[in-house]
Amino acid sequence: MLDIKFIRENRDIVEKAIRDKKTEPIDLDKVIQLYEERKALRTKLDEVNAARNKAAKEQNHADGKRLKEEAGEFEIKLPNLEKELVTLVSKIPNVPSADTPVGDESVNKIIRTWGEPKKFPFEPKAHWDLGKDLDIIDSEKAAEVSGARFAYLKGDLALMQFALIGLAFKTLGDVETLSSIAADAGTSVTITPFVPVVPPVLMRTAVMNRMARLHPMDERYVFEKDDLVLVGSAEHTIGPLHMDEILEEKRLPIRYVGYSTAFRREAGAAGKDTRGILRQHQFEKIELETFVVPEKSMEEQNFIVAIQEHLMQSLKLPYQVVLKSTGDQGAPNHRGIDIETWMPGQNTYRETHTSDLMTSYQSRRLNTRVRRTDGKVENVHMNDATVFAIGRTLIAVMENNQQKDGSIVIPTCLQGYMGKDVIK
RNA sequence: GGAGAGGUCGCAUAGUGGUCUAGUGCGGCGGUUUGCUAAAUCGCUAUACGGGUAAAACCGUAUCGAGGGUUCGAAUCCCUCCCUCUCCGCCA
Repeated sequence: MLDIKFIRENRDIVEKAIRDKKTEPIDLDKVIQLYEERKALRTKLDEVNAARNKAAKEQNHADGKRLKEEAGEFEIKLPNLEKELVTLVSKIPNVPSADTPVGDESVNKIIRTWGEPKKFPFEPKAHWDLGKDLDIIDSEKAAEVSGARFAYLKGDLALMQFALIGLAFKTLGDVETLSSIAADAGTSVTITPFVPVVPPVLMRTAVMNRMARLHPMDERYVFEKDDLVLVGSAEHTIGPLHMDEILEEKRLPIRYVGYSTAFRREAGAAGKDTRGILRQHQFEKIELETFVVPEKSMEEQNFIVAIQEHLMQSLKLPYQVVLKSTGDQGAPNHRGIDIETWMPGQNTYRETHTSDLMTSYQSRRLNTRVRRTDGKVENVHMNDATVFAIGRTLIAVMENNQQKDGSIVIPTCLQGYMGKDVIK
């Protein structure tokens, strides 16, 4: 959530953010009014408590008893007020960066493209046909066993999943590679290897809420009996890895690369992408999450996008980098960048990566802070991004590398992991 | 799932109703001493909100896992929940 003081001092900016992001309208007067009420109540309670502490010290039973009752009233009102305020403020989206285009998806800005959509001397097939013909994707049996939007990955496609995981973890753990990526991208970030993480996929509902990722609830698989939610991304459990902590500045940047299954109900996507494995209830994803000082966070995001591009270039997949518009980026975003990869079977670019700069929007409620070298304490900035959405990357490899006979050439950088160079 | 022991300042630990303004050690920061390092020694050492200030200092309140209760007064007593550890059971 945003800082309430920031909201008070920058009403017009916040109002514009709400408008531009087209989120639920919020009555900012009410927010400020609640804030003032809380402040006044708090001040009164402090005064009563001061008197009460004095009475206790003097063992003045009569005054103590009276003041205790007085304090009791405030102690009921205050938490309610606090709760109401946080609920309201949590609905206010992050403020978009200056370079974020204002509008819906249609004004998303293509920053650059890499590679050329390949011309095939034959009609390229969609991955669902390739997958079925090669017996490496089985959606039919999955539908019987689990339902729509599930699939079995089999044989060499299952192997390729682990090859992608291997490539990602190797690259993000290699300081030399990271240094050259950062230098090529013109960033001067401090290079540290990403710490590999296999996070939990079930988490407490309350923590998901603090990550600003619980809503819309319809998108989440919820286990009410246990008060747990299934993650929709490794981000959800890696992001809170430092909640309620104050990190020393010299520990930053902290960088993680995590692998997990992601679960999504796809409640609002009925009828969309129903064929193949583009949009599944369950998919594997490698995600990265970094914690940096505020003034470095945008450069960090540029570094992250450079890493994403490096990996896609290793796979020789044509892609475009897109700066997401206010309407297309999520509420917690300050700046959102997507990579869309060319999918010949669908004759279009499809989203395979996203990179979200959250500034302090998540860290404020997670209570993840940094103690600067001068002793000041402030919320860290967080970046979160896809390394590989494995299903979608597999689609891109399958469709881009297909040959006339229906076989698929394995990208050079994955051959070592798979022990072969073609799927047939 | 059963039985037991616990959760205190960055870490370790003391603290069984007012003397806790939470002690001590380690770590960290600063000073003195010092050719350098080490050692010694002195001081400081959290967060939030409010007041105060040019900025500090400083003052008030809250925080001893979380929330409630008893009491004039709770780290300490009671209740609920969460978590950790040990043993048993079950289990990949």
